[in-house]
Amino acid sequence: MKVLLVEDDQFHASFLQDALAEALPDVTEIFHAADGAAGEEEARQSGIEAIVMDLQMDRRNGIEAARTIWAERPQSRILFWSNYADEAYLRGIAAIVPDDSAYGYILKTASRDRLKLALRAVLVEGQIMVDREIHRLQKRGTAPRTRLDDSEFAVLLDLALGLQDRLIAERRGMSLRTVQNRLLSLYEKLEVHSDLDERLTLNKRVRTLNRALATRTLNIETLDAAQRDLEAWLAGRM
Amino acid sequence: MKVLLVEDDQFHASFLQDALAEALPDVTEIFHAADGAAGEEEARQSGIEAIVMDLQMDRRNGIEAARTIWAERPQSRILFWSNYADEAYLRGIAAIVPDDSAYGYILKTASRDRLKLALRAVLVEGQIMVDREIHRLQKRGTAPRTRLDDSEFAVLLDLALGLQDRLIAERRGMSLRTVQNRLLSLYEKLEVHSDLDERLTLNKRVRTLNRALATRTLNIETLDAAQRDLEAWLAGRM
DNA sequence: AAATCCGTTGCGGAAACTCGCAACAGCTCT
DNA sequence: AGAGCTGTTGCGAGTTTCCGCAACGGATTT
Repeated sequence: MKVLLVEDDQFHASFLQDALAEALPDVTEIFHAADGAAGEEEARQSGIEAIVMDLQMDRRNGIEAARTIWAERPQSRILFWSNYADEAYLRGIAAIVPDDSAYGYILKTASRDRLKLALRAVLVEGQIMVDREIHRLQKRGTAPRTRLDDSEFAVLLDLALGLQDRLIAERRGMSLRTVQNRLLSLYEKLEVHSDLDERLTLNKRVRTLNRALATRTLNIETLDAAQRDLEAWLAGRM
Repeated sequence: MKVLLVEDDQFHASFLQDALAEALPDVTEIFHAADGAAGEEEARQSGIEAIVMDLQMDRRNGIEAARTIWAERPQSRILFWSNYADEAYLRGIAAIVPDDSAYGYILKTASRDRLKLALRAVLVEGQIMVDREIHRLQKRGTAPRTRLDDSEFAVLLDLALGLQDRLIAERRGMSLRTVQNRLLSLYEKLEVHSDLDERLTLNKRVRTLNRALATRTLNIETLDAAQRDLEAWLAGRM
């Protein structure tokens, strides 16, 4: 069995390599890549189907790499291994995981035993395994009141990029007023006016981005990726 | 000699401990804290004057911890050890370092040898040592055209928190129009209109925050800290 | 001392944003 | 079928933001 590790932090990579050798004795070869682009290349080259993937990497992040890997070989098993329990990552993964492929999401703060368990479950057994810590995010207190639906999230991304209402409407195929309604519910759900002093009037748009970052609904890599999507859309528009 | 390590990532901490023992044989005791608050406490308790400090930590980040430590014992020697070369961190450190105390800033991607060198230089010799990689930031291409001055940076922080022009003016003691002038130069320096399609009209405020994050002029921890400052100011205002 | 430069400030208009009100369409429940 | 709910859309008013124009004051140069 061949396994690919995609991880840019040297310490984490060697720890991982260690745990992997310990947990999966039948691993014959361990490949290593230090960023998403190299990871894609390696997976393609060596025909690898079991991958441990860091999410936060410079040149190309784990989600983008996973997307192309899954596009080429949907049966690949990928265990995501990340520092943060960011909702942004979860949404990104949920959007790209093929129907019947195995994947997992585990935090770097998890114990060595938990990591080894996840390695076996996902890479060998082909199960789906999500760290409880992370799963908690998905339904924030069962209250759908604060949970963003997909169209709200899409508008949030566009807002975060700095698009104006009119352009968001065009891009997402909504009317101007509908976009504004989405914004209103974003303001509500992200508690844009109530989190600081009640009497303060803020710039709601900026505050929304600020709150989305603070609550880990968005993170900088997501913004980066969203910007690339936007550029592609812009290129196709004219 | 006693040294305190403040570092929340277990792998990094043990690597650091290793390198430290190797580089500084006359270290008698190594203390360890997993976040800024614990670090402050430990430094106070044990009367420590040589510290290696991670910047990005959950409960209380390295800069805040360093501020209180330096406030209590200005001669403390602190080597900051961070994943990222973010301008935000540099500004934070520059703002709090006492006149004649030793400090350093080195990246986690630096080689073991470089780390050991920095440990000796800062903690033992009391030198000031900044990773070249980081120093490059400080004067982005010698062109002060893109460099933000302090008052621009202050306005950027307020903008990022979502404050309106009027309130920024009040907080920073400027007229409304002056605040707007600062904003204009921020838009200019962060290339708010030219980085995407030239013809696109964007929401400049949001785009400014987006660009500041993308260029690592700001990061999420900085926003967090700025928010706490703001709350303190608000409390004192009424 | 005069000329020049640069940052600050006020004024005013165009554009964008927030949001209440109301009409409307599709749906679910009885 | 009718009542009620929910999401979409248009209109319009009040704010906020962006920014050109111009006046002013202090500092520097000639």
